[in-house]
Amino acid sequence: MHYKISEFAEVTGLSKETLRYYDDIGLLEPAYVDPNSHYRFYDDGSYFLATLLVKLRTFGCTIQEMKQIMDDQSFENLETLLLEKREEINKEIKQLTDKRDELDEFLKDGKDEG
Amino acid sequence: MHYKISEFAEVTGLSKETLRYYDDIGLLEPAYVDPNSHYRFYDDGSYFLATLLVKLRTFGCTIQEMKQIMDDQSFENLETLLLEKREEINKEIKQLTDKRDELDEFLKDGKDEG
DNA sequence: ATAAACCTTAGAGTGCACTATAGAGTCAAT
DNA sequence: ATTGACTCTATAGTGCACTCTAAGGTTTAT
Repeated sequence: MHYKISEFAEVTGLSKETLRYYDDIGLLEPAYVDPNSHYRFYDDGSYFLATLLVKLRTFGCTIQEMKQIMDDQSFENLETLLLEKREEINKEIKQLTDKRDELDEFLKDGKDEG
Repeated sequence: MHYKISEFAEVTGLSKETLRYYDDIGLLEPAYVDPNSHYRFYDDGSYFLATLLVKLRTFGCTIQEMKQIMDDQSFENLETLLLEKREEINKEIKQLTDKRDELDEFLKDGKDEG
């Protein structure tokens, strides 16, 4: 299957603008670019990579991190990066629970005074 | 006690630039502004408000929300807003734990295949 | 052949909350 | 009076990841 940009945007959930942007920065290049029209065409390999990117994005990976993953085609660093992301998520959860505790403390103090 | 901007920045932990910015947007105005030099001066009332803003900021309040708090001098909406923020924090925690679960799922699938 | 619906590029704009810069005025101490 | 350390304003820049716009070229259906 090969897709024009709008079709590919629809199936991947990435916007056309994002797809052009990902091409510009070398994160996800189309499978084929027509040399005359410069139209971008995507295929099933692109689809696999795009869905991976969508996943990584939800896991909180930055563009730079995703580039590192994509630049090594063996995906050797993928698990390492994901374990790091897992740690980051744990830290964020701890920060939020701490913040909630502090907020509760603040609310309690307000009640004591009022 | 009345403070010039640098002194006030030091005691509150807000930068001078942030204090000017908060003045510009009407979030925290100095207690007094010299009409000739336009120097800003802050006092103990400013200090109380500034420390409140610092707290609210750590709780994830936006500038707009802080403005709403500051615009009603009775602080009637403070508790309501903080309870809303508490709910937001809870939602964020849930989103993060969900994300972590999804990440674990993804890691497990990778292991199954590899 | 023509019109609608697509696609292209370069560059500017978005949101948030600042942060930095330049050029100029002011204050405190000597 | 001069120096140095402060302050002021207006405006531009930051970071991140897009998102939008304008002006134009291409493809598809009729």
